[in-house]
Amino acid sequence: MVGLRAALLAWFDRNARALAFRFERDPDPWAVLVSEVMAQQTQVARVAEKWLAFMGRFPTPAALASAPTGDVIRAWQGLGYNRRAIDLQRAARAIVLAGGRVPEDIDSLQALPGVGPYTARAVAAIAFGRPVGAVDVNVRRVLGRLTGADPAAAPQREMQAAADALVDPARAGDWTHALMDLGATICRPARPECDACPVRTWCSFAGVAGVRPNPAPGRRGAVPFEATTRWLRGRIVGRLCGVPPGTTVTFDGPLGLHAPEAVSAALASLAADGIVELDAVGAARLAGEQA
DNA sequence: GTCCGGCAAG
DNA sequence: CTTGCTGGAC
Repeated sequence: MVGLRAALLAWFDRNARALAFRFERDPDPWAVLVSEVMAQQTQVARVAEKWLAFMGRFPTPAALASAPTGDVIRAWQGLGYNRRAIDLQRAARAIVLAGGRVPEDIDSLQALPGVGPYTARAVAAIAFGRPVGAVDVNVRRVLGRLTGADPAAAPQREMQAAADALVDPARAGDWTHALMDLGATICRPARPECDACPVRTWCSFAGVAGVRPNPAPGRRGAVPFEATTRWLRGRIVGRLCGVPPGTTVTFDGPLGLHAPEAVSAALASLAADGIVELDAVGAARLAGEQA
């Protein structure tokens, strides 16, 4: 165990990806929380740029908590999943009500809107040095190959226990980054570079098994993206972001492939998510912006 | 076409 | 347990 930790951390010290939201030491917990929420289902390279601008605009929980929601949605453009922006602002407001500091323990972190098992542990480890393992798809794959378990079948509890057991308590934050960097650059889903892997001598997968092809993709391309609700929602929000703050836009008639009823339904769901507000006649504007 | 440093709600 | 949510890079 000790050998594996030392080997991976030594590799990390030389090969860490240079990402804007990483800190040498003394990380700002708020900055870490923002970066981890942005990274949910979003590739880290794209997060980095958006994160810089977002932190400049909302450097503290208080700054985000008091901002018009429309400003937050605009700052989120390009990241997708706008509900995360709404949840992050709600989390900021909860943090402010609780004294203004990002909580350190997993339970309190996970009680924040938009913060689940992964994000709570990532923040606890990276921002506060807690010896807990953050298990995302990446880490799940790496641990699965290391131990010989099937990542798709292993219960979350077992993966979590394995991840917790492996963490180097002296460098919990670096350990978290190291595992994810390994998964992103060496232990990739397809064609892993086992020859270059710093922990191959401990791995049950390296050099032995061929890479299993991913499970059948199913019929994914059957529906064109323009026909999905996601496309429609994105189109509506994009339109509202492009208009001066507080301006209302009326969406009558079809939009792309979508009938007027579908557009209304999308507006209603966006309103339910707190992303847009609808006035009495059904005109829409970004949430939290006055006319 | 695939894959993202997930989460909440049903 | 399953589903919806986004957008870009490769």
